[in-house]
Amino acid sequence: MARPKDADPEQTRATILDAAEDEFADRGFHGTRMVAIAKRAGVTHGLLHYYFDSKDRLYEQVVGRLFGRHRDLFERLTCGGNSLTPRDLVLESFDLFWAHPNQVRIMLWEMASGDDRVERSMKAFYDAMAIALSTLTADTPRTSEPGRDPRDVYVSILGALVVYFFRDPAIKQLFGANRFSDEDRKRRRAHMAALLDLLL
Amino acid sequence: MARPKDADPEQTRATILDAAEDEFADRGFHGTRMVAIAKRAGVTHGLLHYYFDSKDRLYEQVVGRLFGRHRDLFERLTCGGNSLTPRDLVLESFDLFWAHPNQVRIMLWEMASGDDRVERSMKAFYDAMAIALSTLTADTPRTSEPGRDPRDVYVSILGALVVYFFRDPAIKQLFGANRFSDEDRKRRRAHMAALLDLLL
DNA sequence: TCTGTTACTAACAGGCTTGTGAATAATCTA
DNA sequence: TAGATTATTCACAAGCCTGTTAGTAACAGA
Repeated sequence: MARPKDADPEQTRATILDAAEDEFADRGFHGTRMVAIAKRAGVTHGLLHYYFDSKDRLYEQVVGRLFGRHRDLFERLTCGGNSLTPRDLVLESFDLFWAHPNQVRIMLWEMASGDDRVERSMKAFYDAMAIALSTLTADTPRTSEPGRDPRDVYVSILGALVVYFFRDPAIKQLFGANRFSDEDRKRRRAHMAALLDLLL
Repeated sequence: MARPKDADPEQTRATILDAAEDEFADRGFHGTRMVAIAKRAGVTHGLLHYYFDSKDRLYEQVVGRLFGRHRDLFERLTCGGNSLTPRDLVLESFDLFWAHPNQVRIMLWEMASGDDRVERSMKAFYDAMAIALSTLTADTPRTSEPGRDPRDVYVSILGALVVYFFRDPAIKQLFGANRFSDEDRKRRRAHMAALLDLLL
């Protein structure tokens, strides 16, 4: 049938975006099939092209939506001339990742591929990291101690920040069934804060 | 032409495995094409099937070879009843990753996908991590302090350990052209050691 | 009520990718 | 030296995936 009574293009569009986000996060760009997205969204795959033209465009939209949230967060944090401290960056990002785990997972696929398909979308995130890094370099007195290069500190924190969200079986097993529970969130967040205290 | 004078099946097999390893590390399982591997190895793609049957089998072989090296390392470290300390695990793994960066990159693809296609191959690595974790849990007195759950410590170290090898543009930019130089290796290794001192 | 537009499906075309099979040349063995 | 074996290529089959196109039902405006 075509055009059911309650047809709402914006709703359909969002449903497709959601389905695409899940599929891309699960299987990466090359691993996802347009028909799989369509099936998840409950439509035929022709409709994906009707709304989003091509697979590449759809992916861009998905990534853009995810990283747009991050960009908004950074703008909020730095509005009124506030400087973005590394601590803010990390803990706020943690909260955002928790709310939108697909973002980390798509980041992970991108970090694995290393090509700059979505470089423009992730630019805001990278820029924010660069700002935080410069703060880090300026504020950290232990810069010249061995093993204390701020770049290394920064990369390690980044690793600790994102790795928790990976779907790796070993990590999954480690935290068991109540992973991603609220209690879990509190514990991991406290750990990240403690890590920042140690390293910054 | 068929069968050139210097034909050496073991050599050809290794060449194909090397090419496949590079391609899979670059583009992940779904992103790599058999013909691309063949081209890289300087053979036709029919030959890949002659040696390795299917794409899946070839991938298994690649992963098996990489993680086999890791398993050998662990066996060496624990031979003669030595216990595998977390410190050993991390620093030795660092050296191994440095020698075989494709391993981390393929691990990354696997961690992204989260499915257990290669679970059997990675089992040795996971088991070693589990052993190290139990040591960590037993030896670390600060277990009950907030933010000091040994599982979190362990996951953060894992993140810091692998993230450096990612091909992410931001990280690439951070360390510039002399990344993966010997000087770079020393600095990062020292950082990992310092991180272990702080966290363990 | 008629006509045009919009959201949507079904079917298909074309290209790409994996895998197969026949052919071939170099080497090994009898 | 003849026949078997092995390593390799070439060409092709079959299926899969993306993207296109024609058609259709509901609704909107005149």
